[in-house]
Amino acid sequence: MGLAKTEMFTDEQNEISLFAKAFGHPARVAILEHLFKINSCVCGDLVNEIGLAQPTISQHLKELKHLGLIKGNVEGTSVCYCINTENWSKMKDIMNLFLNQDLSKTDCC
Amino acid sequence: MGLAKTEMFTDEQNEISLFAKAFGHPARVAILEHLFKINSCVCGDLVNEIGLAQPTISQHLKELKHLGLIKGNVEGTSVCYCINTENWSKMKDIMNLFLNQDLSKTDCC
DNA sequence: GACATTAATCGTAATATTGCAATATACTAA
DNA sequence: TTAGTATATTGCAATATTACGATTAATGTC
Repeated sequence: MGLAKTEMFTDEQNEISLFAKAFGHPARVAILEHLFKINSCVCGDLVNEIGLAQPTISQHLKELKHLGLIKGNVEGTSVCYCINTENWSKMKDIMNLFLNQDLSKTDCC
Repeated sequence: MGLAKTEMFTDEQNEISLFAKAFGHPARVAILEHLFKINSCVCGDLVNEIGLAQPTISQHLKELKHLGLIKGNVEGTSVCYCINTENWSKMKDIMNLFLNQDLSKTDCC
């Protein structure tokens, strides 16, 4: 079907999967790593850096912005994108709770 | 197109996105959380626990097993699934490097 | 205003994902 | 060997994602 039945899962499970989905494409991972690396950034840089077409990069940026992981400020004809540090920290906390679950009780087989 | 151009990204970026994609569906998040919670597990439990049809659960388990995040041992007619702790730790290290990037230099706008 | 530059949006094609009914397989028990 | 139980696989329909050419919108420059 291609349609996740979100209503049968907890808010926490849905939130984790939404964040994870954002990282589920190497282009978005590359975009975020680039933003971390060079502080300030315009989309043109990313098109050169990543190698995908401009509309494709723009679409990925839109998804990341929609999730709140990045901010975009218009500066003249270009747009300055950067990490939304506050939301990134919140996301990190949520993901870490999931990733850091207690391993000592599992691994039975 | 729906086809990620993996060849233009680093191995690290592709690896992160593969792990993230595994967590990109709430059913798989729920399955993993359940496996963490109850140590040992058979698929039948999961069908009851999650609420999706048996073939759907089986398919999600197959993906998680293929990625190495869970192990499945046959025990009679049922299969005992559990977290693969060694691989989970490796995954966690990779994801943490990505999530814990330095925030102090960004947030410019 | 006319033009250049930059990024967003639209439209569409190709591929991927999700979900499940039906079926197959593997094992156990009687 | 037959019946029952548990899980995997197959096949397919519905939806989502990815990518990009063409176009549009917004701004700055002359």
